[in-house]
Amino acid sequence: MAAMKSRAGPRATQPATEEDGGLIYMQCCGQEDVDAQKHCQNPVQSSSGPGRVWPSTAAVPKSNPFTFPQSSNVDLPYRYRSPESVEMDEIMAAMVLTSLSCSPAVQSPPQRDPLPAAPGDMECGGGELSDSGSSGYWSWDHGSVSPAPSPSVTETDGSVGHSVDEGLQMELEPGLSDETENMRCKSLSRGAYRCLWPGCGKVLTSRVGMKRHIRILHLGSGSEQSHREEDFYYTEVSSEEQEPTPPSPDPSFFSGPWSSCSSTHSQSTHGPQEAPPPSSALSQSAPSSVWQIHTEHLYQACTPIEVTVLPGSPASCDRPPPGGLQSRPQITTTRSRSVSVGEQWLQRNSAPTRSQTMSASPSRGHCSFRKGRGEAKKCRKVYGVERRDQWCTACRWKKACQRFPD
DNA sequence: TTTGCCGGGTG
DNA sequence: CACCCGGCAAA
Ligand SMILES: [Zn+2]
Repeated sequence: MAAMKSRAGPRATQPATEEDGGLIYMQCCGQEDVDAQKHCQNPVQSSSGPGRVWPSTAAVPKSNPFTFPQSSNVDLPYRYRSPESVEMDEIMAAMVLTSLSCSPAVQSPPQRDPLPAAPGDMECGGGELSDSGSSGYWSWDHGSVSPAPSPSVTETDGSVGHSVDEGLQMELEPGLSDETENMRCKSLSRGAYRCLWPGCGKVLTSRVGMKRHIRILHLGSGSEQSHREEDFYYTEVSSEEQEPTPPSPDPSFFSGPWSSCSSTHSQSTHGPQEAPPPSSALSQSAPSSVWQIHTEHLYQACTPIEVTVLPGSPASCDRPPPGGLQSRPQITTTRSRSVSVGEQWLQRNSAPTRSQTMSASPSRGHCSFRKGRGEAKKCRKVYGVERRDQWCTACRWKKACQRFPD
């Protein structure tokens, strides 16, 4: 009875602004421990509580870290069936990948702001393959498995002197040109090349690939003296139609794109995709409830957050080197996508190195300083007064936020 | 005004 | 203890 009260309590008190949050959103978000944990009781009413989950995630068919389609031109056939949708995916993937990898890139000591304001460096190039290598926690990592994006095309014909053209041959070159590589980041998928040869409508992602295709198949491999010829037999198609900002009332930046990003994409089997998720009406919820409940407990049970400094790094905060939580990403990928901020604080929080080595306990250090006001957005702001059930426990109790500490 | 949360209350 | 809220200060 007590348990029921606790759960139902807040919920009932709620103004119930939710249109009709009575449905069970959590579908397949986390079929493992998540389910078990949150499922403790109230099987039906788990929706309103922490059980709520971002729909985007729910739609994901837990395939796997989805390998980049731009791998090579092997995916030509399937790509041709529905260039629109597939391309969308790629775009999304590219964007996401870029944004993710670009920021927390290498290992700069004080990097904290995931915004590569300055374009033109090694963000794209470096990130392209280090997206997962360096920052393993960012879930989907395929880089470790398939490092070579499109070897066949680019290299196979390496002997040919196609250096004149556009210089776009840097398919896997780690960034050398300025704008070129920058462009590549986006056109990596968006820019497709279609063969104009009568009867052939092949679409390739890479220019060189297209050239090669034309040269080999149409112009004839034998006489490879027509470098410029190929240019006339293919055209550059670019289908961009995805709006920059998805109509999502949620404060979280992603979630909109995410859903579609992973929804389609049938790389495992083949063509007939699984039809897009019908969850388009209302799309907002908690991205992942795992961490949430984790936190909640954290506040209650893990209160004794003493020093526990590591004997090596007294520094304020340093990220856990890629190695501790290495095996995790693979699994996490299943329902990978989490939040934006949520994930951040999570990983930050997960590290035990979060202490004030200085004033550990001089004598009584309890001076009642008003502690100004943290600048970090707290649960309240992030989730809003409505959806209060997603706040961390502390916030709900009007205590110092535990999820987004200062 | 909103937001964060301390201090105090209740069961 | 968990849970909630009045009310204050900062933004
Ligand atoms: Zn909070």
